[in-house]
Amino acid sequence: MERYSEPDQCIMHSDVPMLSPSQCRGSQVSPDPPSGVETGLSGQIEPGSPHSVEEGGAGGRFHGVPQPTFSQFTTGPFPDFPFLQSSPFQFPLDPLPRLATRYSVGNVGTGWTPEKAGHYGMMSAELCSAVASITPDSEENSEEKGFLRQDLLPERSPQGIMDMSQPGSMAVFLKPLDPPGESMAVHGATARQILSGIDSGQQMVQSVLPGYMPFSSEPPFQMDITEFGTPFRNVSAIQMGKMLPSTVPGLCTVLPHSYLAPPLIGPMPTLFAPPNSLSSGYNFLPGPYFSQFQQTSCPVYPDSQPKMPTIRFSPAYWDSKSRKPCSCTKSQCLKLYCDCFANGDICSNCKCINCYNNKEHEYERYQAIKICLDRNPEAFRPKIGNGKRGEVKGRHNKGCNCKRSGCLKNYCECYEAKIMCSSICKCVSCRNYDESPEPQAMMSAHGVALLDSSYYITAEFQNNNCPLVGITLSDVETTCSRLLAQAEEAEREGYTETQAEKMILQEFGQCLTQIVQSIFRCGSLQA
DNA sequence: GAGTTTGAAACT
DNA sequence: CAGTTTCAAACTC
Ligand SMILES: [Zn+2]
Ligand SMILES: [Zn+2]
Ligand SMILES: [Zn+2]
Ligand SMILES: [Zn+2]
Ligand SMILES: [Zn+2]
Ligand SMILES: [Zn+2]
Repeated sequence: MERYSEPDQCIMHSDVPMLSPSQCRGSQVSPDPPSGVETGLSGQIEPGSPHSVEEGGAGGRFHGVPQPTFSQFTTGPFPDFPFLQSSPFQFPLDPLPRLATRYSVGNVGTGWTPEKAGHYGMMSAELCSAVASITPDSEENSEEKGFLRQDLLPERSPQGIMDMSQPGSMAVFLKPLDPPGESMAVHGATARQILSGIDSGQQMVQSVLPGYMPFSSEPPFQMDITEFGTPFRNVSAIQMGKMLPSTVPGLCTVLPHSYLAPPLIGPMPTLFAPPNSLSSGYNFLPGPYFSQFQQTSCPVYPDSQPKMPTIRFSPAYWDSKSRKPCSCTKSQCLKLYCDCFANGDICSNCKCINCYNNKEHEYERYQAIKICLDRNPEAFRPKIGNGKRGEVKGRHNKGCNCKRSGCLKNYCECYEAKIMCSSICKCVSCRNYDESPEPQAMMSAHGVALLDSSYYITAEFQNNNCPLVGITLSDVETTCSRLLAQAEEAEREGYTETQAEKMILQEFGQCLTQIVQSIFRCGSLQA
């Protein structure tokens, strides 16, 4: 915080270092990376990069992320972008932030406060496209969703901080802030985009417009996000993205976003604008951002090219302590192994080595994001379902695959997110289930009673004619593999045959229950 | 803090 | 896809 005490120091112009032309030329990820740059990221980029912005001095000025640039349009240095048809900006407030909870527990004392998190996100046309493809929620009214259109905002903040030569060309999307309580509740959650969908209580979310509210004496506007689904956990973040006109015709630049900064307090980042040259073509918003955009539309920019705006964020936006630092040593913080990257954050105050997840490596970062998205379009979406787009609210979207932790340690993403394992988890010997005292509750995570206790059938099963249709080949395969895993574990541990049988039968019971529950779930959905 | 364990992510 | 390796965090001591 200290370092951001001076607002004036946070002014950021478009003086971001630009990448060399060679760096800007290739857009395709794999082929032809800029010299010296490893696009595939499979190797290591040479070390020695500044660890980042975060450390003090002027460098510390921005926590902001670097960002992306947007290109709207078909040309530009990054031809590989399949740009969407442009449309008016409609960036929604992300109702469901993707949370990254992984860190909370041990960090409570470290000053990391999820609720402070904030981030600015931007998205490129490509990202828009991807988002569009994965966000059915888009039909919702943008206003209801809290979409913000910069062009609907005053041309500049009361303080004149925003100097957008073309007001209409700028869009901002914000991320709601978690209520402090909620954020703090993250204890134990882990970080990687695990989004807890547990608490669905009403929450007020505060959103702040970049360069606007922060400076203003007005309080952030609040929006009830209950309808958005689950609040995320650790994120209180504000996500803002700005589209800035780029110097390249037809291209837009997105200003960085930065996450994890508490609104109104703390240091503030100086956002760095993407290098003009680069900015023009790509937008590498970190994944998470992705999840933010629930709309299919992408911003449209005027053909003109306004000068790079000078944007100043209030120090209040940033909090150097708001995020748990990573300690990556080999990934350059450009793979999903890095929680910062996975959460769409720029490393700041991290302990990583040879970090490329910073503004100095926009190009590499952008490439890395693209690679991740190519591999998995959902890579930056919350891992915990929010009840939309077919996801089950409060359930890990992919389920965990724990083998030895019993899903009772933070190694387990379900446990970390403070949710019970579900039928889609492929864990073995799972103990992450409701152990409430009532007999009925003495079920495994998958709804089956433990072997060493009486079998209790849940009410839902007792009262219904459990349909047996709906068992898929996948169910059978999963069951078989789980039983085999149990047998192997028993063998590995030197258990007696009786013990092994017990383990296997117990696992089988869980499998069956999961299947049945899954069927019920589907049934209820249909109903 | 060093060393081990763990399971997701990445790779083949 | 499945099997293996890599990775960084969680955990243990
Ligand atoms: Zn990292
Ligand atoms: Zn980091
Ligand atoms: Zn880093
Ligand atoms: Zn688990
Ligand atoms: Zn699980
Ligand atoms: Zn489990």
